[in-house]
Amino acid sequence: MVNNCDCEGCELRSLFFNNVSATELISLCTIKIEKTFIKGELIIEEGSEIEDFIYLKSGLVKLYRISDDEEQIITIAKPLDFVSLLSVFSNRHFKYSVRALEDSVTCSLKIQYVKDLVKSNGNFALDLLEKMNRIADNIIIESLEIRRKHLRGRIAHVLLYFADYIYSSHEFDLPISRKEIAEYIGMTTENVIRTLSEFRKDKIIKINGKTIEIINKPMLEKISALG
Amino acid sequence: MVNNCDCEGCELRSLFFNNVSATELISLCTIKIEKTFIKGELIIEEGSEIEDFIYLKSGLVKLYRISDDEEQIITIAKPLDFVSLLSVFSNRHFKYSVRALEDSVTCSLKIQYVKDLVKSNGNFALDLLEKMNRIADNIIIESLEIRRKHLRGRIAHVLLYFADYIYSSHEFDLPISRKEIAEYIGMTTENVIRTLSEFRKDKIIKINGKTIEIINKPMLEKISALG
DNA sequence: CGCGGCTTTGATGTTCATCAAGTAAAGTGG
DNA sequence: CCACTTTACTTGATGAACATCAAAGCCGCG
Repeated sequence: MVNNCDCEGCELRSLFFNNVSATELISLCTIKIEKTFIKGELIIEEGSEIEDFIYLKSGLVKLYRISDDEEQIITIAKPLDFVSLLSVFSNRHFKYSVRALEDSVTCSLKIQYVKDLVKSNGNFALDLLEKMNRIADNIIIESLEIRRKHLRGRIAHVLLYFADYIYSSHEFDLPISRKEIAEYIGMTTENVIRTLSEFRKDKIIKINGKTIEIINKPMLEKISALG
Repeated sequence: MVNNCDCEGCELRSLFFNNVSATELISLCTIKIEKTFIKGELIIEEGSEIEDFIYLKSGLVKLYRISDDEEQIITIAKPLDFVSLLSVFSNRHFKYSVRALEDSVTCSLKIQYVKDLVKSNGNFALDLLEKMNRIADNIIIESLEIRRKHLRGRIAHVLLYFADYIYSSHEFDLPISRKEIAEYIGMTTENVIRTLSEFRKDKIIKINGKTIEIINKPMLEKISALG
């Protein structure tokens, strides 16, 4: 836990605390708590009490819930896809868990502090509403997109999600296992592997362990679009 | 379009405008526009510009989007499951359509008016955040629940959704067609019908056209839970 | 009353899960 | 650091779940 007061220079400031005054920022800065998590560490546990408003400063995390002893991945989030976001204002307990997929840094504020800020600073409130709206929208749309596709389309979709949205590169290291991909798209691990192998044989991607290189992106986009 | 100023007596007032002062309520009341829609009518069209903050006063609606010429139903909403809720603060255009499943009445305010209210009234802002959070949560959880179940579990889930959440009765008229159930749970119309027929043969439900009576609810709950 | 959409059932084929079995990789304790 | 254990990955074979195609009856509505 670190609390060095560098919020003014924080790259997230203009994004998250857009409408916070200099005075508010100083107060906020002395209160905020930064935590680091190594890859694989649990950041939020399903069912635990919501005490803090947590956002991701750097790294990558997965949101998931347990159901019938199986993990169901809701979304993979990078900084500014607020982590503690879904139930935070409407529930007393988290409805899902959050785990670091890469070394990550979070910044947290007491939930009451953020609520007070919402009450006292209208522009901040509106900004927060917008952001929460957008995050929820994205999760819902993603979920609908995945649902309407078949196995091959879902795999293609996930690969493009990493390439375009997370890493902005046609070559990247998968931050999750084949099993986790399966948990994300709602299919079995074996079929995820089979499909990846098919894509490799069809010269759409190159695979080297966790490293993926997209060779034929137009084809991948076609498969994703057509399901 | 009606604008009779009865907001003070409106049953939604205490739920939605909990934290709105008497003065604000009067202003709000003269501005709000009430609209009635008959069963089947389009309330919001995907892609149209978001101008109003719309909430459902009475009736029942479906949220859906078009993808590949097919409708994909996001949720079935009753009053207070705010209709114009998902993208309303974060987008310029609606990402989905809303259609009345039963005769419905909506109440709308200019979106700018609500934004101003958020800015000027902190408690209202917090209240709205909570409500939006809850709606988004519910949609996401519902979607995850449906996704993890197989055909029979999904059908059981939908029947229980209507019985418990929408109508609070073990006997009700389905507000949607078999085809729409299929669009909601992501399966084909034929298999929806087949499964309903199976449930009938197994004496779990009685079917008479659109009328459904749940006879063996524990069994239906078991099927829903186990997938 | 006849047309189009909704409903229903059956037959068939595709997609996907399950089971099995083996290899590779990664973590663990002596 | 090596033997050991566990976990992840991979491929194949089989069967179950589901989509698709087809055909016919039904219902509401102009």
